[in-house]
Amino acid sequence: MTDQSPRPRRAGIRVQNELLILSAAEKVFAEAGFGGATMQLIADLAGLPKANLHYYFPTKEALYRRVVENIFQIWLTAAEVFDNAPGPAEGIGAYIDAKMEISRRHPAGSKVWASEVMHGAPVIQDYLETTLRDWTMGRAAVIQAWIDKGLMAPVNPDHLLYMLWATTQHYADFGHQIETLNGGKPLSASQWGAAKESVRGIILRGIGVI
Amino acid sequence: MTDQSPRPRRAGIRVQNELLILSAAEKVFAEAGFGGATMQLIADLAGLPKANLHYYFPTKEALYRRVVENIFQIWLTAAEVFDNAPGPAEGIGAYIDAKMEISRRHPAGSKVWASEVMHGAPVIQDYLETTLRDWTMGRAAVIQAWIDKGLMAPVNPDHLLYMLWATTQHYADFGHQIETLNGGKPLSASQWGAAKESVRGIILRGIGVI
DNA sequence: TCTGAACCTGACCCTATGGTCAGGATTGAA
DNA sequence: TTCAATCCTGACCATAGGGTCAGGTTCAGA
Repeated sequence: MTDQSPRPRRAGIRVQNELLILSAAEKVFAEAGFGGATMQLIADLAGLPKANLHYYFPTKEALYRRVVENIFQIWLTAAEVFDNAPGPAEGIGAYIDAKMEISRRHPAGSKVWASEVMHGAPVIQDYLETTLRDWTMGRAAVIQAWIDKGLMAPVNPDHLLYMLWATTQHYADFGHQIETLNGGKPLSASQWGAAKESVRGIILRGIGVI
Repeated sequence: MTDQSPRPRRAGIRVQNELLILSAAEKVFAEAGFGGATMQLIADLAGLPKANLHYYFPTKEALYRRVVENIFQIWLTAAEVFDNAPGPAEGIGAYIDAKMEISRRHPAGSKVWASEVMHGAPVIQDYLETTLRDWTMGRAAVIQAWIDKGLMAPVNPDHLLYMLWATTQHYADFGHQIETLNGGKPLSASQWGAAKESVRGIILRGIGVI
């Protein structure tokens, strides 16, 4: 990425406002989808005039792209716990914990990602084909190695990864449904604990490591 | 529901066109989301003039609501396999199979549902609070009974249900991502078999019934 | 053959919304 | 103080898209 951004004059204003806008945009995109989101809504939430958004982000699509890219980075970072794990119990267990924590702390981001993928990944298709593909193949190989060493049951590594994503992200993407079924109240701290415990328990038992 | 619809003159035209429109609408809503979908797009896909859609469905929201209601019905029907099962292996196994089959045959419907819930269920909140809530509590009780009889491991019934939904619906909602990771090709028949097998295997082993 | 309820649709209306722009305000550096 | 790069924004534009409607067509039944 070549540095075409203007040299900052006033200390950090650009960075600060971009973060403010990105944060507001993430919420609005999550709640309304790309099509349902409006620049006005994002501007109001950020407490800035609409024209100011267009000063920092030329188009709605450019803003959206930045939001999605940010989310992707967060996930890649969280996925690092997978590496250097001595075995599946630690590696997969830690990955579940990390992804559940993201669902809890960053639900809007998860929803934006889900929405993007559901609609055919119009803006991050290239990431799916490169970064995500490489990551997935790498971890599938790690899982296969664990299986070959007899450390876990011989399950299909790809489908196991899909299950990990599905179960953990569900708590963000379908958080509203879960909340409604929970009597209209968000999951409490202990309920989040139970959720994490349930997912970890069923999957780790399901792959024969506990 | 009172019968305020006009008495049919030409045989079945109303029913036929409503189905045509609903089918097209489901696809477009799934691909673009509610906000991104346009009546013109739906009309084109259905091969009808836009004004004709408004003859059958007064507003975009009314059309959308019918689409979502249809999907909900399909799911409730599929969920019946849960009942009358002698134990968790049969009941949950059959439920997984049924939901995987829906994800395979009816991916657009699943995406519309996911999108609806992700955005806070603006049109089917009442169903979540009544029908879905009742259904969930009923099945959770069934699961708890199985646990009490020692037929399966003592897992949290609610979170088990969430896992069932998450893992099966993932193959519809994130079908595009899975397809991309699969080299850009849709899952083959045997890959769908492996998916079903993986989900069923890990979960049933995870709850201690195999 | 006639009638009217049902069905159909091109043309139109109007609001919402993404995006532009001219001109103003601010501030670090010289 | 000056100045220029940067930041800011009210007012505006153009188009898209949901929805309307007047007038037309079709057909079951009398």
